[in-house]
Amino acid sequence: MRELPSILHLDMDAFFASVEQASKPSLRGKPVVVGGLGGRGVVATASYEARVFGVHSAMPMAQARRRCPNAAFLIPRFELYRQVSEFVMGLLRQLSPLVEPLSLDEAFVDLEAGPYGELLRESGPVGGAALARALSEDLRADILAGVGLTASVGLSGTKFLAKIASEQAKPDGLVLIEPGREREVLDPLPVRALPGVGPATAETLRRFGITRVAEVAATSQDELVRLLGRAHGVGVHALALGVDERAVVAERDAKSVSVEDTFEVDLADRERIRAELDRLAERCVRRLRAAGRSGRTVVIKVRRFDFSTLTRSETLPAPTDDPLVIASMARRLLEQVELTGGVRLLGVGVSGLADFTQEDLFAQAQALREAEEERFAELEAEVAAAEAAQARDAEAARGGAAGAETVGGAGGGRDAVGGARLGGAAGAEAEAVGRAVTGGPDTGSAGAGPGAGNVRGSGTGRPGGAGSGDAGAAVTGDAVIGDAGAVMAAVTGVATADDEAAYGGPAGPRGFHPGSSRVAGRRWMPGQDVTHVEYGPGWVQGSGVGRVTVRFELPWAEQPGRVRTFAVDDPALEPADPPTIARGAA
DNA sequence: TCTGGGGTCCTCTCGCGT
DNA sequence: TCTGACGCGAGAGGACCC
Repeated sequence: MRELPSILHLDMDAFFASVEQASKPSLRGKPVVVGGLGGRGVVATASYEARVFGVHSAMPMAQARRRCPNAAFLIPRFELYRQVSEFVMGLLRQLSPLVEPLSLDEAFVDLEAGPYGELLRESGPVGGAALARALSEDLRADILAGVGLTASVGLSGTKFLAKIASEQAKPDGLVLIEPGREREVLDPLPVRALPGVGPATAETLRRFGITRVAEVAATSQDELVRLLGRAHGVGVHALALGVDERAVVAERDAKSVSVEDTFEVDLADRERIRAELDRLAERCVRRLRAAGRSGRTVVIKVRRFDFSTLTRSETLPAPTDDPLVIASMARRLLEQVELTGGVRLLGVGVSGLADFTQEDLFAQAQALREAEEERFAELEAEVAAAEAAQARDAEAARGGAAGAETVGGAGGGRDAVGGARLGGAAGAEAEAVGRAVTGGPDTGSAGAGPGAGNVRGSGTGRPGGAGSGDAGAAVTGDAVIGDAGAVMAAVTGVATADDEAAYGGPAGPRGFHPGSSRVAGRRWMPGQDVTHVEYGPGWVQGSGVGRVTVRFELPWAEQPGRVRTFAVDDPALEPADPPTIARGAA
């Protein structure tokens, strides 16, 4: 514990929503909600105006719409947030080289490691605290002047207390906790204020009669270890006593890279699931390579229709960034997972990261790749054979009770492959349902009557699973933002928080076949940046029934810009890069 | 009525080698 | 030769954070 409150924690207020308000003058002072706009989206950030209505982070978007129907619901624009974040981090680095970013909108700074370190120490406890406070106020003023955003700052002698202080400072404030006052500040707080205490740990503690930090501090470490496990128990106990020896660390290597997508409609067709998995593997490798890394362990994540989540992983003898190796491993892992009932989310990740140059491990990677290609080909052949057999079984099952018995007998002989282990008539039927909804090549190869298969499939399958390919991408314009009657359309369909998807514009959103239900092939998302040949830069307020409404305005404008409506396929309207917000160099 | 995405860290279990 | 203890790494899942 240091003598001076020289650890600074900066937290931008309602960051995503505030950036949107700063870059869109017409939204200032209005409720703004940023997040996934699809049926399964959640709120990433709500402006303080929206929070008044009970909207908060991680809330399902549908619930947020019910609570605050007049808010502007926007897709995230990560490129813009990164731009603003870089400006702010630049200001922090002027205070000290020791800056530890926690996310785009949050960071720790060790002021003693910077140009003011010596002065801070020489000034003593009282003068040092005053200097730290003055530096923080200057910082907040610079952020406001530079990007038009408010930030909250906490100052203390440990990271944990600096973070507590910034939370108490919100919004737009500064709180300094002098070393020595830790217990006084911490004791009355709920246990959830302690980092690492989430809903599950809080419930465990509550069952033991512990709800406040003071009660954690009064409990013996042994008792906490018994309740929470070794690492957690020791950590929580120390924090409750105000003890936090963690240093501010500027550089931190990523330990894993992963991508995942939640689908608007559960996927039921195995072929489709494989195709999505391939796409995710490709995206994952792109990120891995962009970071100049490779990895040894490939992990897939599957969230099923009932929200149960499972992972499967496998470790290679050497790191790789080969897309074929990673995709084929992911496919193999997928074969271990029971997919009946539908898949809500798929993910692919790589951990056990290493830095290496392609040349160093070229030979090794080549050998790995060849082995994987061989195993992959075998697997494909096995799966194809099993699926053909299964489709025949399904057809036999349709023949009635006698047929079902035959299926049961035949099924027992193929227990090495996924669905076959269901065995018996039930298994055959389940597979028939999955297959029939898409009427893909498997249905054909089985020689089943396509008509009979489809009728049976749609009749027996879950409503969500059937027709998983194209459903749900319909564009509707409904909600209204109360600004001069401008329409803020609610666009249903997929809008994941993925950077690429967010800027995709007309590009294919996740989880849908391109062009499925879109108007004239173009797709405009609320909040998206656009430019018009005649009117210049603007942003999409909403779209629906073949029209798109655009507001033409720029950051820092005194007055809201004008609104115009165009046909969705108006050639004069194009997706654009986000505007620049930062004024002057950091 | 629902429950995102991208991470980190920890715990538990199991198989394997010594 | 068999058995148990132990350490270790892999794999799976849970909790948590922003």
